[in-house]
Amino acid sequence: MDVMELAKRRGFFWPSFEIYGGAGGFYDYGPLGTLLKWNIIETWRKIFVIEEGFYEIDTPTVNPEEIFIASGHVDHFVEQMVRCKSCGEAYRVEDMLEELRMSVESLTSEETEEKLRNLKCPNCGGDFGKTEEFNTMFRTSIGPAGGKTGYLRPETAQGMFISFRRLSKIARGKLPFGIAQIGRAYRNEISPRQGVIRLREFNMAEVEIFFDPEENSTHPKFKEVENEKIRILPAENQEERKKGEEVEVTLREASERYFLNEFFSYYIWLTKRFLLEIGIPEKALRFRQQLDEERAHYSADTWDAEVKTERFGWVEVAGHAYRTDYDLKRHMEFSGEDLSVFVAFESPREVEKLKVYPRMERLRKKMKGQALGKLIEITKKENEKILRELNEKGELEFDGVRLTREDFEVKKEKERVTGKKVIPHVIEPSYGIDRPIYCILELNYLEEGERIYLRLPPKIAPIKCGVFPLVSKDGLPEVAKEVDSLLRKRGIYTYYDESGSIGRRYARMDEVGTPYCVTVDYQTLEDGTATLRYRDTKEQIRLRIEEIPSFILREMGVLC
RNA sequence: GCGGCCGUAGUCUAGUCUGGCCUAGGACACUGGCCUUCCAAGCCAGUGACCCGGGUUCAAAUCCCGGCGGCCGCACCA
Repeated sequence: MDVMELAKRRGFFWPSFEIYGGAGGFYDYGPLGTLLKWNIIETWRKIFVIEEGFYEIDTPTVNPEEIFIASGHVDHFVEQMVRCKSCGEAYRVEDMLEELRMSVESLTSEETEEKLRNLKCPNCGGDFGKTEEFNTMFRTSIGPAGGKTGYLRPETAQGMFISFRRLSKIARGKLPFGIAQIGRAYRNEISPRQGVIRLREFNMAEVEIFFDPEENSTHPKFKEVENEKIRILPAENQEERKKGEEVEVTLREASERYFLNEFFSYYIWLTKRFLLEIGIPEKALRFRQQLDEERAHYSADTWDAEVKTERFGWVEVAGHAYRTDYDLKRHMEFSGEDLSVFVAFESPREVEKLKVYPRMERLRKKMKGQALGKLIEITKKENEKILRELNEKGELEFDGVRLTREDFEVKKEKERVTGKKVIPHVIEPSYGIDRPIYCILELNYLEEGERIYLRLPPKIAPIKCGVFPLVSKDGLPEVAKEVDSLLRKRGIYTYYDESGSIGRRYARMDEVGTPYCVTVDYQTLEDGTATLRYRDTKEQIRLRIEEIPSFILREMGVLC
């Protein structure tokens, strides 16, 4: 028996499109898997949206092409492809060049084509044409034939950057603030394998925290957690990927020695909390710093949360990227919109500043009216730039006229500055949903002789409570059904079962991680009590029926 | 994408090499009934499979070709 088999058989998840032969990289969630997924998402929302107060949004999965040109995905998500001129067969350039022991990255496109001219099509011996770029994002078109090119998003993050201006207004211009998004993303993987670990369509939950790198390096809640410990594997300890010596440090130490700042540490801590709450055992968790060559194009530093699994080894379940101001800057550049935030100082500051003014009496002789008008305008707008140029070169050219320092007057002025414009930097904690689901199942899967059970935290278990009549006669089923509906009315997901022996019914519930079972027996008919059995210990206690719903909610930690 | 191995009910598997005795066998699970006073008990009955397509043959789960999918290694994994 293994957990994948259990997942399929009991309806957690299975490969999609089975009756048509399937397609790699797609999985269905079954009834139990769907419940489990929502419970995980709810746990996540409780931490990030409710406790931390990050604003949750929901943006489209299909995006126009410009967005991914600006974000860098169109350039960085490509593979080169080449077609044979006579038979039309397509090949990956990388595979072709491998025979020459060359890598594409080290060559320009002209050089690549030059090399390919010496090779022949393995299929028909024909010549190769020009290289084409093959992007592994899912491409689609928006609107009817000839419409706009679009892509399915490879991360939910872009939606949060695109709407930054609006979101910043809603956050009333304050920094730092965080945006959260839960949703699907798509990557047309070359060869997805490893079941639910590597999907072409997957679920993720991401947060973008926007902050002012000059002001917000400390986090108000950091003090509460600074002595908590985490296990980390910094880049300096990795002679190669996935291997190396882990160190146990406090968040304070990590913050001083390894991480960008307290801010970053705090979010690493939240990740640990989240993963422990959904049932990842602490001993199977570590934070690993990505090596330079692994990092995404937008990241200056990335630490992954990794979970050690039996089947797949260390699995990355969350990443924490320091995206700097890369995304906002790029979107500013490509959209022409100002995505900076005005940060007011606590009190206005007096600043002495050098300002440059055109000397009108001299300039009137040098240039015509219209050009002079333009110069005045530009001097107002780009005062600093002109001053710098004059200082560095001693002159500047404007509208074909050479202007020297003598044409300008430089004055020292006091200026009242009330704040500054900041392009926020971004820390991105990004979580997979599908991968943790697998990890939770595998790491909580226990076999004790004949008995198989999933030791899921009650809060995330799909079914909370089994409800059984001890035997299916003498009016017991009727009472048990009443108990069942009592629980459901309180929002507790139950499973009513009266078939087979009582032991078999407990076993069925154990197998899918149901933490509690309530059994109605003959004593129930006399005094209105029923037994409540715990999954992990198999112990039973007796409770009055009407107390059961609140009791279970308290046990789950939902009620206090 | 490359190379190796593989694909039989819900699950695990027998059968494949050596084509016919396969109307495809078993175990567990599941459904219905009987029984059953707390941990997969028992009895009876039942549902349910040769990945898809083509070929060879009198005859294909079995041999051949193609596709799809899976596992392992390489590559890829923003």
